[in-house]
Amino acid sequence: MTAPSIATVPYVSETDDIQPGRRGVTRQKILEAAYALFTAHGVNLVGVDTISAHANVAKMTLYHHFGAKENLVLAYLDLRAKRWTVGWLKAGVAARAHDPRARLLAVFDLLHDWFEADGFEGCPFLRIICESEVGSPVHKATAQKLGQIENYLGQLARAASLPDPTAFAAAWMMLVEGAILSRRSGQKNAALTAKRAGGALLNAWTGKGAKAVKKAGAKPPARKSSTNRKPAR
Amino acid sequence: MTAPSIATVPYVSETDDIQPGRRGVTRQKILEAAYALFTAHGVNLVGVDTISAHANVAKMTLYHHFGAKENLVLAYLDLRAKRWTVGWLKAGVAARAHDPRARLLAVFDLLHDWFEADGFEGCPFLRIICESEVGSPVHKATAQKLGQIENYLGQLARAASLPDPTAFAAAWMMLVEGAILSRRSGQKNAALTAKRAGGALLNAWTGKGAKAVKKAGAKPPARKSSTNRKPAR
DNA sequence: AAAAATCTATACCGGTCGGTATAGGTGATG
DNA sequence: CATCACCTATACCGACCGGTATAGATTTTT
Repeated sequence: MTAPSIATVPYVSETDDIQPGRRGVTRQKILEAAYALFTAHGVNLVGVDTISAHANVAKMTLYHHFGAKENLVLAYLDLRAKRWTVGWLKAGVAARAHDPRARLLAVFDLLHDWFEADGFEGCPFLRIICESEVGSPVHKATAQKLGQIENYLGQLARAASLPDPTAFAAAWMMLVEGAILSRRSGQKNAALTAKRAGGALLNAWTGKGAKAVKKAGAKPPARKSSTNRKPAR
Repeated sequence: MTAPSIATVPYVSETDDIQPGRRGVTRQKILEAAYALFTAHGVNLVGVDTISAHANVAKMTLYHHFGAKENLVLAYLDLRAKRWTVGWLKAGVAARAHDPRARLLAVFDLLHDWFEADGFEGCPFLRIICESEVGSPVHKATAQKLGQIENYLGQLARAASLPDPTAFAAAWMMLVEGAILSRRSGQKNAALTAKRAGGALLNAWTGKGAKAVKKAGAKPPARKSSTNRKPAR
């Protein structure tokens, strides 16, 4: 069974719990338009008028259903997590490999396919994390979706019997995020580089040097006069 | 000699080439205000009126100097690279360690200090990469600044006699970017995690497994019916 | 058929955006 | 003192933003 590309994950699928009846259908039309526009252009650059127009729905109807743009964004984040994280990433990894270690590496194979898409749009989660205000509801919700992904990586690490799977998952997550950003800034083979580094990291994490590496690196020379760390705005 | 915190890198220093005379001073006042505001709140959320107000300068003066907001953003990117990449990152690494491998790891020590700042603002480069349109002048310029950082990491990797220093630098860059993003989404010890992973990666890259690892991972099962990869907007 | 829920259409609100026009004021230089 | 480069102040432009008011049309349900 072949896992679908994120671009073709069915936009109305069994993972979406649409309310029956006219109201549910209308709500879904709005959410669907928001999904496409937010994914393509980001949350901040897309206005409610644009969304209602693309949904063939009156602006008032949008506000009857969601009350405010922020709520629509939050609903979008849920939907994106259902489709991308669960319907694409998790499903794709499960379809491509069985061994836990191979599954960890398969993440980068999926990323590679994603990166090759002509209209690669970047990751909305990362985009929102960057451009939304820290502490805002949208920022918190997005951080939670990223945490969900990291938890999943932790499950894989635990299944692979890796020591300190939580820390490993955090590091793996950084490779994933870094790969997506590098791709966004032009590196089309970012996923291959990340996979190569991931393979090395995976070996090292288990290997004999695992403990010796825990506190590797240059001890920073004790800085005598600690410079002010408060950002001078 | 202690490397300064990014928060306290002098905002008017010998690295800034300010034109003498009234005109040069005014231009610098504007650029300085833009630097603080863009760094704190991002490029898109800060308007030209806000900048001219904070610079104690008429709006028309701003346009006499920069012509358009975009040019001001481009000037900001140059200044940020001078202060952050050169004045803080490179200088800080050089001050903290001499051995090339130790210098690579020292990057994460610097990041850790940065992350601990109360008003940690995130990385403007990454923010702009996420929120600016791909292919736009601002996006291109930002990608170039990130490339400058990656080149520097490549120099360190070359000095450390690492095989394939370019690929190593790309991977190291991903760890750095991922750490910054993780910090932005709440992980305050992201730099420590990244350093730990970096140490493991550094060992593995040199070690005997280096070649065996080059093509690690699960071969993706040849997908029979290649699903359409065009994102369905 | 009647009532209730839902959607449509349009016009409007205050606010912000990047950018410009204009005319007068201020500073340094000859 | 006069000139000229530079800066200031204010008002304005069209466009867009998120959100609301209102009244009528369309469905669905009873």
